[in-house]
Amino acid sequence: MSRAVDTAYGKIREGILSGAFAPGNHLKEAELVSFCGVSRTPVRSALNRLVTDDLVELYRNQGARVKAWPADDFDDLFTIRALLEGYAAARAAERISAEQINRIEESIVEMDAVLASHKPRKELIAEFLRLNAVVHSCIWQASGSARLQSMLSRLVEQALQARTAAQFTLARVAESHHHHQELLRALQHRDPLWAEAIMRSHIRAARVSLADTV
Amino acid sequence: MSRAVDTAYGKIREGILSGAFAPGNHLKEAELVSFCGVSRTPVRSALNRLVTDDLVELYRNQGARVKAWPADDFDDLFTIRALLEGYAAARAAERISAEQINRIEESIVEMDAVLASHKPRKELIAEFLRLNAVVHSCIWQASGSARLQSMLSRLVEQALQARTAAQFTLARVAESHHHHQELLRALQHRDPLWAEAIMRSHIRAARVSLADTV
DNA sequence: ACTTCACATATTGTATACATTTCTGGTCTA
DNA sequence: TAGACCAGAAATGTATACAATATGTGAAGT
Repeated sequence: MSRAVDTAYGKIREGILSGAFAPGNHLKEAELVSFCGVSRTPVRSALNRLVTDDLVELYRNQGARVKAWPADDFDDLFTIRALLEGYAAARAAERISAEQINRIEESIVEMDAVLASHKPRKELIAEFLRLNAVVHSCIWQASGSARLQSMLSRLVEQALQARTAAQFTLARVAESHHHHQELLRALQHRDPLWAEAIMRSHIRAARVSLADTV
Repeated sequence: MSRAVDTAYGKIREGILSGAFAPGNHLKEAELVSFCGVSRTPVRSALNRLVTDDLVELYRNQGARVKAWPADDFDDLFTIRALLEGYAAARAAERISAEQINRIEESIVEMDAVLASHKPRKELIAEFLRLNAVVHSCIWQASGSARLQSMLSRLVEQALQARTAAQFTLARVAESHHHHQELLRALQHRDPLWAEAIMRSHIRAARVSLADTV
């Protein structure tokens, strides 16, 4: 797409993920036009892209609404993520390159530094989550499956919408860090079953800790 | 959406699945306008919907192309389908209603009739595939997960694009029929593990028989 | 002969006007 | 008072004109 669509897409997406546009909200095109500063055409195009991301739903002649998943869907989301991320990790174990392993290793070292630092809790967690995203997308890439990559990035985005990440505790971060370290060892040993198992644990653990905060 | 978009979407989709628009083909908006008989606006909207279906890819300022998955992606597609359909079957085993079981049972009885009939091979297979789709979508529904339903219907559509179904052999159909019967028993016994296992076999078997015809 | 630049053409992106559908509220009737 | 019904308003769907971008062709220069 092009510039106007991108700004519209970015702004609306940001609004949804930040919670400014709550699930179920009616997204009126006229309002979005003034909100984004572009005309209706790119706004509509952006809405279509958000439908692809499963962040928005369209109703015939009734415009767009922020998608509101049912409550019990949260469980489902993480089960599917565990299945697919596990499979991605297994594939990655069989295909990952030395450079990709290095990138993960470096991210983990950076995480060590972040955790050892005495930054404010919120900032520390934000840094950690950024590095977490790097590690995961590295594994998706190493899996060599464009389909997995696109499916997983959609799922993760939906998880972000469901529960803003601010709920993380420090204990949860430490657990997650250990998972990453073990995952790295599994990848270094090119062990698909190990990689898959630890990745599944990683995702399931995330589900529980997020569900606790509901 | 509305009428114009629907006709555009339907015609273009049909063209892709039938092979008239081959993977990699550049879909020019002007051509699609005359092809569909509507203006550019609904055509563009339809293209966006086809992106959601993963049947089309958009390139910045260069329009749309029919999505061409890499060759080794075929395997990946069926592995993901096996994971997700297996999970759907397991969920279904825990939730399926008596009416839904009846619907599947009836479809299987219909399949019996179709297979026992002496219709021409092509027609027979087409009938069987229609009933096959009914059974599967019944299980998706019984899984009670809107997310699984939408993900799986996308994946199935991609499989249809990859290999037109005409390649099925009668032996393959018989095998598939046995899978359905066993699946029904697993569901009747509310056995999630059994349902998941037989469903995975069902999908993997489909992969092999389709891959053979390449 | 090959590269490079510039211009013409083709194609997509954006804005806007018009058409159609849906929603709102007010009135009338039972 | 409850319900149906009918404007008027508001929102979305569609068509089209204009702008921005990419592509292809050919001439000039090395």
